[in-house]
Amino acid sequence: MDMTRKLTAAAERLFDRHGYMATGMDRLTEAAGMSSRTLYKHVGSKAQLMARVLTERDRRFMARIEVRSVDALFAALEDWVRVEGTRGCLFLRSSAETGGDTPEIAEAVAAHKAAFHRRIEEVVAADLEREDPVLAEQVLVLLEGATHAAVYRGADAVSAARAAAGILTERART
Amino acid sequence: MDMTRKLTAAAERLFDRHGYMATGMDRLTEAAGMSSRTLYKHVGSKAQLMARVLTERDRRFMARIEVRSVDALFAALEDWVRVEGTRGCLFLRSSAETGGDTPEIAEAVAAHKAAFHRRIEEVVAADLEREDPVLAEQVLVLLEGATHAAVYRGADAVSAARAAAGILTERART
DNA sequence: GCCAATGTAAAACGTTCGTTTTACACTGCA
DNA sequence: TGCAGTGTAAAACGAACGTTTTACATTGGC
Repeated sequence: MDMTRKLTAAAERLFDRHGYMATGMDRLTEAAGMSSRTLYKHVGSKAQLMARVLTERDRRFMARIEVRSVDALFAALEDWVRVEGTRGCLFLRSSAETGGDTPEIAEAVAAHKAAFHRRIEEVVAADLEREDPVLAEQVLVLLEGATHAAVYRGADAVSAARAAAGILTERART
Repeated sequence: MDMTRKLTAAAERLFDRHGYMATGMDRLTEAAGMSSRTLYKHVGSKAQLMARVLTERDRRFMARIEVRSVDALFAALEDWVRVEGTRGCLFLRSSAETGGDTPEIAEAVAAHKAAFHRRIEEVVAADLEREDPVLAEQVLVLLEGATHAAVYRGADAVSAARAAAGILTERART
């Protein structure tokens, strides 16, 4: 049994549900079913554990948005919130919780957001068959907005964003 | 000199910059220039202090979006991020940090987001001279998205959202 | 059969947490 | 003159923090 994977999965769940700072190491060891000695041998520190969680989450999220149309981006987000729930963006949340002062976390967040932006530009380019950084920025804002509005508005926020993106994309096509 | 106001202002700055959990009471008392005894006499607890911070921030933010057009909403947000910086939504952040388990905070956040949604519906209705809950939801998503995308994309995110809202509003007008 | 690796359980590290308490100084109004 | 109100400074509270250490059990390959 891969201890690191079990630990990372348990940590992601706890960090996401209760926050990074509010989650103590004892809760993590208990949830992962391992001693604190083993935990520290595997991940080194709490911050490095969070960095692993974020890297793994980035991998999973980016795999879901390997698509070729703007509309499919929002369909993927609908799936994502259905599976993962609506607690906002864990990357921005952990960055804000630490004030950007924890290097491992800040770097994982920056890497994810850069890749996220790049991917959106690629999808927009594939959809329009030309680059359109302005539309890409708008799609990024709509995805980010759907993610955070869904916290209190529910899945309706994602559908609203999807419809808005459809209109903006259609308008950009001609 | 009003101690409560000074305390609330100092607390807002620290909570916003470093996070709620990461900010200790000693930092708060030092920044507010008062003893911990006085602090507790005034606000009761750390959670109640955060609730005061959020209520005061809601008052200030809602005053800024007392406008009559959708475009003015985004102009107001541009001003807001210029003055307050781009660290995301303090309401959603504090709610996420506490996992929604701190009643005073959860209530302040819920009240703010309900009022925010209501205000957007009013502004959309005033702009179109008719109610349009679908456009209102899209505007809400764009505002939320601009706020959070601005954390890593800067003020460009707000301009992109503003332009998108302009297109959607114009389309809804006819 | 043994050594190295990998695991657990649990105590201890010193620090910091939010909060309360003790002891005292200043103010303004009766 | 005195007292109630409001403030400070600083110690103390027990609990929890992230991390390390001590002591021991289990494995698999040479």
